[in-house]
Amino acid sequence: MSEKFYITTAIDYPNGSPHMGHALEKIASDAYARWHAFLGFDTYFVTGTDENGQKLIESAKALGQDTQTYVDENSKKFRQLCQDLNVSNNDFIRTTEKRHHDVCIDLWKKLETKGDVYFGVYSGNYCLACESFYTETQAPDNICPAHNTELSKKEEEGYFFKMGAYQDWIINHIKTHPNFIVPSSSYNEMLSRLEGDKLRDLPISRPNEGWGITVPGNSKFVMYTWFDALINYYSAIAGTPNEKYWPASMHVIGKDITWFHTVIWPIMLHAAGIALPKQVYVHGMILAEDGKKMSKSLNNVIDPNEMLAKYPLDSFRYYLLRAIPAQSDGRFSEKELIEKHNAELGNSFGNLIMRVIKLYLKDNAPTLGGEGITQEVNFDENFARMKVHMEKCEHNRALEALWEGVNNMNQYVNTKEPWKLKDDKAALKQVVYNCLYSIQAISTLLSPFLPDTANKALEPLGVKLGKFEEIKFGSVTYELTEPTPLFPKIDLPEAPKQEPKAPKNPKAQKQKN
RNA sequence: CGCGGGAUGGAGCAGUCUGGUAGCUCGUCGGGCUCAUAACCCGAAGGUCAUAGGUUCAAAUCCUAUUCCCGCAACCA
Repeated sequence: MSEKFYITTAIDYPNGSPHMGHALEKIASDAYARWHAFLGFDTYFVTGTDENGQKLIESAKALGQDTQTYVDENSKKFRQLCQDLNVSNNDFIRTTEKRHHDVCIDLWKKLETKGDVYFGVYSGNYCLACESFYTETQAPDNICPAHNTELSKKEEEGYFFKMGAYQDWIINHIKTHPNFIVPSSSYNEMLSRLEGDKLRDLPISRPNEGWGITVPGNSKFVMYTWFDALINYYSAIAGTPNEKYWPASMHVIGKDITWFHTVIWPIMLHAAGIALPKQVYVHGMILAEDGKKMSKSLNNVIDPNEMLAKYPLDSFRYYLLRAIPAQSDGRFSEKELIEKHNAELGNSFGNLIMRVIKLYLKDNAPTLGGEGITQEVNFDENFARMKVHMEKCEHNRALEALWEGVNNMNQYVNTKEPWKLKDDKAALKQVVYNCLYSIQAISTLLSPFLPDTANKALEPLGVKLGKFEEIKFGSVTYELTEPTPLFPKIDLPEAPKQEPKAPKNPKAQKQKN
């Protein structure tokens, strides 16, 4: 019985098309899922869409669509994205599914019976034009930031979750589980917020507008979508044989929803007597190339589908995994994507395969066994370092550690100068066999990150992908075939290097300022 | 004084917790090699580590203040 590993992404709000952040989250989660499967864990991986938000009603209406149709179409786009990204999820949950509804209602009833869900009155400052409440920090002068009008007191009935009662408990839980929130910047932020402010009870219902999960026993209300959305991680497996995977080993989320996952969600589970997830990994945001947040209003959004149409999938995956820091925000640069493709994937790794195999095939038979060969290279240390980095959720560093191995091999080839060994077959075999072994080892270690590439890289060696531990140096016989470039060079787009030339009309220039 | 992150050679980043010759990738320049996707290897130039004070034998690293940038601020998913 192998150890279980249950991993989830945040479920996406299908209020539009997927953006780059969704792609990053799926790919990073996929890397962790595949990595754990690679290590021998019994792995289960779930993603999906969060479909009960009130906003979806309006968005659908704006398009003249029925809400269900609108949600169906957008949800499909996210499911498609997973396929396009070669994401290995076992399930795709939609929160409009019955299995989800049932679990939510059970959980609600349980908490209500316990007294942790109660009916009450919310009172706050309300803007009539916005039809929404503002907190004091959002509108310190009691003026609506959107309409610049004075807010009025308003009271609204609804259901609350008695979160305030669990403040000490959650602080203690976080403190006693230092790996519960990764990275440490998120950990510190949540802890300081919890210790600095009094935790208030959470409103968890909205007026029923015919969309969402109806509150049991009171059809005037639906559950506030956050309350039901979080439950997806559990509802995806609850009551099925897959429930054995609970509790989740790792929730992968973006930093904008850290509070919900590290405070609200654990308290909900704890209150309901359900085991808590072991870890929440918070990845950073993908910023536009100028360092600003990608947003429609700034018109600096890059569509992942557009990138997939232009570049090979594994180059895209590699770029997001390797060049975007795992623990903080990163900028998306198409130029850098191309550079990584050309330099690290093509020149370092792809070319290593080409130079070694072509050299040997020139005037040798394609079969090369390991008898009498001495091992001169090994990747145990790279593997060990990758493990450490992956445990710390630093997948970018894991790849860095692997690429050190790639670079060492190119160095090894230069040092050994096998092209000078034409007349010394034994010496030539010695070098080439070590190189082939390295390609097999590196490809194997790469497989959780770039599964397609790993398989393709092994083709010209005549071997199949297996477990790293199973590759015994010298035991493998390689059947070489002519390799084709794995990563054909991509030309950088015409650098629009518009040198800031001296203005033709200095006067006009001056007037601008 | 709402919370958090950031400011390091041309670009992007590591190093800061646990002070002690400032490191990596790309780019630039020089050399080597010629097996290979004009790919690979070696070497060099280039930084007053945002600013100003302080602690110390010694500060990118600790303390204080300041400036600038970014994100969040919990019924906005």
